[in-house]
Amino acid sequence: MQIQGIQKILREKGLKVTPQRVAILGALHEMHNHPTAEMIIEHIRETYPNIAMGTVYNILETFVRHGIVNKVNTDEDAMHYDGVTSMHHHLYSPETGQIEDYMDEQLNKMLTDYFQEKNITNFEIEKISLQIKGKFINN
Amino acid sequence: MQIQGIQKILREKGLKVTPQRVAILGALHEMHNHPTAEMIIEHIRETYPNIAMGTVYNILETFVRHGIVNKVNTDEDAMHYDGVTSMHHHLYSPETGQIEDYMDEQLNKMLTDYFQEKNITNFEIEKISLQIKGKFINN
DNA sequence: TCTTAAATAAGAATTATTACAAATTAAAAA
DNA sequence: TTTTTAATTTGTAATAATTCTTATTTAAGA
Repeated sequence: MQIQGIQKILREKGLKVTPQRVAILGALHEMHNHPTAEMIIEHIRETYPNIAMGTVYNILETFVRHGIVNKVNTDEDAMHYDGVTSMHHHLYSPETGQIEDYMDEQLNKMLTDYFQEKNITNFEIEKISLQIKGKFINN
Repeated sequence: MQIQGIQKILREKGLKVTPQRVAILGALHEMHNHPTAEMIIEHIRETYPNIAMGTVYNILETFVRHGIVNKVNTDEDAMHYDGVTSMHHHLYSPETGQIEDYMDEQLNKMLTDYFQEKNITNFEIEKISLQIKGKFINN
């Protein structure tokens, strides 16, 4: 995505367009490896050397609040982040920490349909996602 | 579960039966609220006042490694733990932090069947679980 | 009962994240 | 374009969660 696209997303959410925000959202759209705050800092330091730690955490939290970034929680202590907000799932290896997107429209439909019929009392569903734990083979 | 049941689980895994381990696994089987290490300590302090922090973390990690306890990861920083290891899912409210078990045999079958057919290349599935995010109503 | 490898205690150290106050800046208004 | 102002960022300190380390204790087999 070009920088204009990033800026558009921020404006649509009523967020001020700052270089730090553009850099972080850009990084998340480039990276695709569900990075932690640390990994994002490392990535954007190349083009933006002086960004403050706290700013990264702060901006990520803002993005999550506005629904343009999702948290990806794993068995590790550090939080991972995801720039893809459309419905999808994750393959996750606790041994290596590797996380891969698992996109599957057929599965999405199956789950959405299932929960449309099934009525869970006392709970309003906002988002469902599958964590598929196991081992990556051949890498 | 009685204490003998707890001891049996530990022995079957080749783990030494210590009072600390019995207390922690017992607590997890009693609590059903997916407690953090802190919450477990608080709970067992009543009957076991002098347990060390580090011991709790250490024991929980051992239990997870032996598959008798699972980690439940949320958007929060502190890890949650679950004494129920059979296939089930979680309703989770990021706003309040509340986590409830969602048991559904029909869903389990649907998912298991689906992934039995569907062959994900390069990945060997060990466990699948759904995180259902949203809001608890009326409480 | 004795022995020993394994487990626990206590507290220090580390890591991830948040909080705070001062300085800066994006964007609206003039 | 300049000014204004509220929002944002910085830098650093503080906190929270977890891990590490070493000495001590203990469960369980011989």
